[in-house]
Amino acid sequence: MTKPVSPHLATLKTLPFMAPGPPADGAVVLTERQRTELGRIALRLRLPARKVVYREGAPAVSIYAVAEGFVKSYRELASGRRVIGSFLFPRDLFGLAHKGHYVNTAQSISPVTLYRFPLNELVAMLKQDGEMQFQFMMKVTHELREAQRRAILLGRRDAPGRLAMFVSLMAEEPSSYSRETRVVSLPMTRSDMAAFLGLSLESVSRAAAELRRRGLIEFEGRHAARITDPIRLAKLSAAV
Amino acid sequence: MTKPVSPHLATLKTLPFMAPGPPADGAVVLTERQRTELGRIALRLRLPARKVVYREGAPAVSIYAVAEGFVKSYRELASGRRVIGSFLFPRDLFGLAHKGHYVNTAQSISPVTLYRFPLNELVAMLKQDGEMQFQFMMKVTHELREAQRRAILLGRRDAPGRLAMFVSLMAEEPSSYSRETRVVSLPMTRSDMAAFLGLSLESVSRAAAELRRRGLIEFEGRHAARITDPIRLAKLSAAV
DNA sequence: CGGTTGGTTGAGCTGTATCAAAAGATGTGG
DNA sequence: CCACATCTTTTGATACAGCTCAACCAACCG
Repeated sequence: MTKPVSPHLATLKTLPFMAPGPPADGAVVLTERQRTELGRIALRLRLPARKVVYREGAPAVSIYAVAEGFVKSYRELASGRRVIGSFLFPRDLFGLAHKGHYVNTAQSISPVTLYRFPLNELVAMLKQDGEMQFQFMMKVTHELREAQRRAILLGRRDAPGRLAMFVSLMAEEPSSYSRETRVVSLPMTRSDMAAFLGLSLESVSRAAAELRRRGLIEFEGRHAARITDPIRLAKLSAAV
Repeated sequence: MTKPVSPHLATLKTLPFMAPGPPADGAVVLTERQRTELGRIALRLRLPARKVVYREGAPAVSIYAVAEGFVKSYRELASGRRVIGSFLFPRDLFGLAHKGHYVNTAQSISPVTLYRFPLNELVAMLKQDGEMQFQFMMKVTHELREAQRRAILLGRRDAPGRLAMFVSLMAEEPSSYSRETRVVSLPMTRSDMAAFLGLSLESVSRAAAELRRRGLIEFEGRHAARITDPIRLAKLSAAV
């Protein structure tokens, strides 16, 4: 290393670390050796729901990967408003930092199992293994595309449309969607959805009622929704 | 290379390629040798204003860097609405792709000078030079942070506040802001601003009038604004 | 079971989109 | 260099969607 490590590493998506499954869209493909290498510096940890993993502004010394469960990454604004930047699912990486400090606060939504990587060791490893680093780079660009999609979502003005896009987004998460039953699990609260969608809690609630009334989705409890009309839901999602 | 190149490279910010200036926030630091290497595969090209560099969906074979001028990166939605993902300034990189196709359309706002890098050669180079790739990674994470800020901007409900944030954002671009005169150059049209801010063209116009009325900024022609009250502008920008 | 957290529903208000028209800038060719 | 045609921007009037405030309901947890 020629200069001090700049800890800028990103929230990354869908890294099948420790889980060599079918390579999903933009999935990382690591060799056995690389997996082993990563395993050497990783620490496994379990957390109950609602635990803060790290807080915005804290010194960024680790990158995390979700093994099981769900995490949210958010920022508190001066006004007290919360903005959720992303929801993290199994195989996602998180720990975006700037100038050595975490940019967001990360908190578990459900009980979670995480892997923790010391930032400096991970960076050193990536610099030496260009192929592996490239896989990580793919993940960051994936994140970037996701962020752009979110911007498009936020450009919509109608609450039902935003919610429809959100449900469609969640349905893309393999760990949250069953193609057979068409049930999407929505582990976060309505309030979290509002903070992600840039809507008020009430608007989310009303939008949900509206989608149900139109026959697009049917809620099954608070944390699951069955897509009753996939075609029209997709149409509404795409009708930006 | 062990497998076919996945052309996922990203729109990157503030890479001082071919322009070794004072390293700005998150700026890339390349050695002389790395600069030379990059120069070997780069092609310089000049374009007049309003020229499409590449179109959404076209095969992604190149990454571009802005040397001079301004570029916008946008998507056309089914409804005909345009969403501008980002404005590109000198030293920015662009060319985000997915599965071998560009995600956005890139178009020059002014006459521009660009550098074009063949994607496969660049990727090969990055994989061999872990340090250089890491610098690129920093850029992607920078982009990601920018995207998150934009999401916060879009979360705001008031048009004047959004515009204030936008002007502040533009004022962070060294190539668009003069600290002495406090003049921000806004090379894009009002319509472009609207497409970036998720507002209607008319709302942008009204918001601009409102900021002028409040004494925060004074417009000098269509493509420049003087910040008359930096403190209050910053306060409004931050008052999310 | 009581308390806490999370969610739904209703009434009124504010602000932005939309439609419409006019005014201002820009560029072209005579 | 001017006159015209086009594009961009501003300004105005109206409608509607989502925010806010407020009350009520449901679920979950010790």
